[in-house]
Amino acid sequence: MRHRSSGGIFLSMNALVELRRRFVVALEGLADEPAALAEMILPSQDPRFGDYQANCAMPLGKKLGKPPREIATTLVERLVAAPGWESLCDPPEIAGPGFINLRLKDDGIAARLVTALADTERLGIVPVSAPRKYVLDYSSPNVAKPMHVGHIRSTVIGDALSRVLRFLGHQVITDNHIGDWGTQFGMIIYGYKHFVDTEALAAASVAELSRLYKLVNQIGEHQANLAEKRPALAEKIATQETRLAELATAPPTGDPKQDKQADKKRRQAEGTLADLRREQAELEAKIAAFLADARLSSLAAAHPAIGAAALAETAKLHTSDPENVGLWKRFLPACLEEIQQTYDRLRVTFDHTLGESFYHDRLAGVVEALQKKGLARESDGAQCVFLEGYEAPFIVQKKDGAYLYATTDLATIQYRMEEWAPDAVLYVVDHRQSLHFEQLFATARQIGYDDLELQHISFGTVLGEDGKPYKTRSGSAVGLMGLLDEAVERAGTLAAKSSVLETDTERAAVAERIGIGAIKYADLSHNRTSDYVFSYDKMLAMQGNTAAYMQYSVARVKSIFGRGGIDPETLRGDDATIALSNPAERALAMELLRFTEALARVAAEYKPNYLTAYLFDLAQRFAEFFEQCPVLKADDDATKASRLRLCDLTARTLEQGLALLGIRTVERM
RNA sequence: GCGCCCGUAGCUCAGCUGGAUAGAGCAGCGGACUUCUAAUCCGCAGGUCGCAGGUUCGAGUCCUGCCGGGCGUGCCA
Repeated sequence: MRHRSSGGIFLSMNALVELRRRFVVALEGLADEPAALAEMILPSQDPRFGDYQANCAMPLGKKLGKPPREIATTLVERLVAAPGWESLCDPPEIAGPGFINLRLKDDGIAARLVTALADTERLGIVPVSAPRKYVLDYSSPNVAKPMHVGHIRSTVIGDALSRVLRFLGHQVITDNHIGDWGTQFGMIIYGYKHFVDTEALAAASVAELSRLYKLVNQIGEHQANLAEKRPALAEKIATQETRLAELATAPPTGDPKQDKQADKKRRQAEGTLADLRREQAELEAKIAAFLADARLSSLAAAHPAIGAAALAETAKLHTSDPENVGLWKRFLPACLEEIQQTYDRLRVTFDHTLGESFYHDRLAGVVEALQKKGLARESDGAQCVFLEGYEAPFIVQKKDGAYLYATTDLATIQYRMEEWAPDAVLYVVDHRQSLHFEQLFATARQIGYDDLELQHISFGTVLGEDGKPYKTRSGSAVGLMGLLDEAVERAGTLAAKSSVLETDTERAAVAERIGIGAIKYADLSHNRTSDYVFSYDKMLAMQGNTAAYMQYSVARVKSIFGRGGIDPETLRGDDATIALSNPAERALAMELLRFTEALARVAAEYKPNYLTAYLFDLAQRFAEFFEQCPVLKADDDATKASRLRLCDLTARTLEQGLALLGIRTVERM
């Protein structure tokens, strides 16, 4: 698809693609795979080296046994001779060992931007020529259990990826694979049967169900602490003490290397022991706190082995016990409503919400099929798939006959293939489940899903300021709603300082967008695969790579139009021109052109932080432009109009970029 | 024990199939509001990219070993 520009010439926003296309032609006869070499055109790091640099002459010189600069010379001659080169790019310069430095013509940049200016839908960005069908599996909380920071990261990353892929022209099906069939329902059912407050249930079912879950869970945890965790910990400590004593009394061998190793082992053992003792102290404190609560301890005494009892309720649910199925059907809507509140707040939607329960009746079939294919076999009473390269088997059915999430995940792949036949399925799930997904994908390939791209889009842990997984002071998971509330509340104190916000209503609306935006942007701007430290102060800072700064940048650009009483639409006509005489104008224009490159990178690696980094760069280029180039007070009307067009494009690119991240902007702040 | 991931400025983090002089924000120092939003901007300083080898014209990036850390590792998800 092509877009029309003012001169009647068809120009895509993507100058890099155009350059690569020309390099492929120029490389004809010189290389076996011109496309791969043409991929080696990258943005230059330093403006002295032009806008882009082609690095293909060096490897090619090596392969052909010729000096790279000679190859580069040949390429440059061919490029320059090709029709239309002079309107695209300056004559390339050859530098260093054989770099080819490329500098786009200002007129060409301007023409592309004029195309973008007129395109109110897509900013001149061309949809991919070969759209793919993606299924995106993200968020996936356990209903009835409170969501935590990990779910937010999955939700926010998955949502951003789905928006970007869609914008690029792919078909995307989003599916929230919620946990709605597991142990937590057994707990709620048990809680309902023994502890329900019928009035509270009638008045606020969600709150009451949540209370029941927490209560049963708390008692169960306490009993497990006493019966299992406490003795297990004591045994571990004893083992470790013995080991440490052995290590400490072992005589030196005389070999420095061995002694060093032994010393290291001893220090590690000391560290492990200290950790275990700390854990023990925490456990004892928890047990003591529970016992200090008279009501809880009497409940625990009255309901021994509550965990097993809850599991029994779960099992009855799974075997279609009419009462429990009835309760499940009755409670599920309230649980869904609860998580929906969070999605509403985040403004995240899904095409489908097919939870574990949806696949319930397919699980037996999955195991049977695996057995028939000879992939699954019985081991220690369980049905296992043994995979090459993995010590642990992929267990698809427990010895008690129950199915696991491995089974459900296989059934889900099967269903999605039957129903949607996607090219790719992406699972946005934290990195701790990487082994599970490796095994799942390996099993799926053995079943025969060879052409399907299965990707675990893993992400790192959200840490507290102490460097440990983000928890409340008491050690429990941080409630998601509370997290959002706090961010919005803190954003509110920022908004209160504003000189341009007039009413409390407006301040509240801005605070909501800044607060929610801050949380999302923090999750998205960090490299997906790394852990990162959660900090309200950092995510709400007005300087640096934050949502608040980006939103402020948008508001600042837009204020120019407000101040000047100018409707940007009047500047977007076919006769529009953009002049790039000032270096700051040109730098901003080049950055605007690169939006499409940033999106392509996001889609290639499923990494939203490439987009946040781009938007931050763009905001920086704009700040430099804003500093150096008067807009409303430009020397002449033509310059003013040209600069207003750059402002318009900047605002729209920032807004579009943020929208693709699921972040809303404000008119002023 | 085995497997996966990580180690970049005082702190928090970027760094595009290996590219030229490794970047940003915070904190520190110094500047810029009678001038389009100063909730901002500009400048300075700050680095053995954990260590040691190797591959390469070229390594933060690839390989090997070591040091340090996180996570996972047969019936939770």
